[in-house]
Amino acid sequence: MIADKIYAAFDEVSQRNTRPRKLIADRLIELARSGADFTVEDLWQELREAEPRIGRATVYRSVEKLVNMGLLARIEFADGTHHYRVCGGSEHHHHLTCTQCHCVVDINICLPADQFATIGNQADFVIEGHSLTLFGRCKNCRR
Amino acid sequence: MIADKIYAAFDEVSQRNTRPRKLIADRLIELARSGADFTVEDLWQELREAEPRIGRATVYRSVEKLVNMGLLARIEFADGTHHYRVCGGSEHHHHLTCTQCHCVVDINICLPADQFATIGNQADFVIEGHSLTLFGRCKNCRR
DNA sequence: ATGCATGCAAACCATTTGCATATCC
DNA sequence: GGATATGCAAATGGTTTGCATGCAT
Repeated sequence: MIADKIYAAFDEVSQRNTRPRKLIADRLIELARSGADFTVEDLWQELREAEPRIGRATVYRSVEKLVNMGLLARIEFADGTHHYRVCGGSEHHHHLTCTQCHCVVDINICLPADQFATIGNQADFVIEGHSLTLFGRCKNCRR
Repeated sequence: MIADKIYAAFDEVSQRNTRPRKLIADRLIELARSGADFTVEDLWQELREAEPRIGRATVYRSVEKLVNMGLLARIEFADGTHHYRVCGGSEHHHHLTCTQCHCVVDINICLPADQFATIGNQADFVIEGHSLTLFGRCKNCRR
């Protein structure tokens, strides 16, 4: 369950179970359910409704941790901006984004693992990860 | 020849053949030869040696145009930063970047075109482009 | 002469940082 | 009590914008 993963992630990176972190975790669980993507600013604004004293920096610090742990995906748009989305619960996948409305669709294509290995050998790199994003125009934006 | 493509690109987006653009084009041709990647700030600093009055905004405006025309590739690093590289002369390819020293290697793997088409149909998107970057550690950084 | 492109500097915006304080264990 | 996480506000860094001027056509 994604909720457990989020709680576990916070447990793993820190020693304190603070109120801001609970709020953040709970909000992310909702966002995971809806599948919505968001900016840090979005998230901060929403959290302020529950706790007006929560700091922007706190939200940034938490998002950074969760991205590093693979629970949140940073989704790059064609125009250079980006959003986040809770993706830690699902198996490996990538994203298709609309260049106009910025909506996001999960897609499950990827290169076969042995191709990554081959490239790594050729270039003498140890491959640690990759990023694949498709850009296009969604149905609505094209009508 | 890449030089012609760069000149042609400027001709296409603008009506004036100005000194700053000549300087930018010439510097990019050198960078294309060496295969070096760069930031806008790098490029600006280099251009200032030849013409101290050249403005930062001018460089940004030109880089943006050339990226849109596909002559410059924006290369994303794992840490969220990015560089540019002259890539318009070569055939379709992607990049492998070192998470430590930020060096870049051109790679020629990609998904087959029909997979993009299939995804487009499934999601009801018109696919316009894609971005694929591999992250890893190069030989030097791993020694 | 016309108006596009430039240079300059200020504005912007997302993100990061320093530090005193609150808070969790 | 002691240290970690927070909130706040200021600093940052890359990028964009407004506008008067310069320069190519």
